Amino acid sequence: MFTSYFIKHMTYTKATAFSPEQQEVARIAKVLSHPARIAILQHLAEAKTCISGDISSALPLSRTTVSQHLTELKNAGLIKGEIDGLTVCYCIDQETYDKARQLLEGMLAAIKSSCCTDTCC
Amino acid sequence: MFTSYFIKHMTYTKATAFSPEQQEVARIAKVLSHPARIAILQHLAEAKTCISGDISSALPLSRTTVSQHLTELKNAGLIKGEIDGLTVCYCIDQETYDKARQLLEGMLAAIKSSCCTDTCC
DNA sequence: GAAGTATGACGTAAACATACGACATGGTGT
DNA sequence: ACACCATGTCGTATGTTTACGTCATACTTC
Repeated sequence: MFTSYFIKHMTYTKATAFSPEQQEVARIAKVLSHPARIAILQHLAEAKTCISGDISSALPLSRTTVSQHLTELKNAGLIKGEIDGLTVCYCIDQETYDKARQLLEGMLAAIKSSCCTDTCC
Repeated sequence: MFTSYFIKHMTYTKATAFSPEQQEVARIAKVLSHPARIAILQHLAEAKTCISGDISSALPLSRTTVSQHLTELKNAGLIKGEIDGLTVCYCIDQETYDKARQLLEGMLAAIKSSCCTDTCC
């Protein structure tokens, strides 16, 4: 790609320079990095029945914005939605969710301060 | 605030409309939402001694950009840095880190698909 | 004090994220 | 066919993040 020679600031492109695991963890964290998406996940978990699109009525956001967040959650595989006539049933995709959770928690568990015995910090 | 009456699109402001816990979880996830910050945390965890600012040499990023990520991690309280003469010692702030980890994992554990028995999904 | 080195702060450009109104789509019911 | 309803898509305005070069600061060493 000769074009890359002319790119001055490779904004946002450096993410690909890290390990696949680091990218994957960051990707999962990004999905969880907005309170609305946390709220949606919690709402779906609490709901006893499949929830249609009136999730927006339970949130301080417009239907359009909620739909956008739902799309992101769906793209990440954390939830799945199937059309049921007039409404769409959104549910947590437990399989993908558990995998994502496992990957994230595994990374978090591996982070442990190994320095700072007494000389510094 | 009368000014709010004139704000057409309240971009990015709706985050405050969610619960403090949802905001906090999202804030933690946001810090972890970039592979560079994951890499920095892992690097600090693996390092046996306190690491100075040459973290950038271990990463595919410029020193300036790494410094920016370090600042974000520091603002979040996940790491701490103390000046030691010419260099700065960056370490994981185990106490804050553990709290953040606990909050995040607690939220993740509470998410469980409760619908979709057989009728849908 | 001057030179050298390591660091953070400032400024800037490009890409992305957020939020919403308006429109298009597609099934329901009359 | 027609109106109705719930949903997704598109366009747009605004704010935030990412990435880097350049400068200012501060400590060390000669």
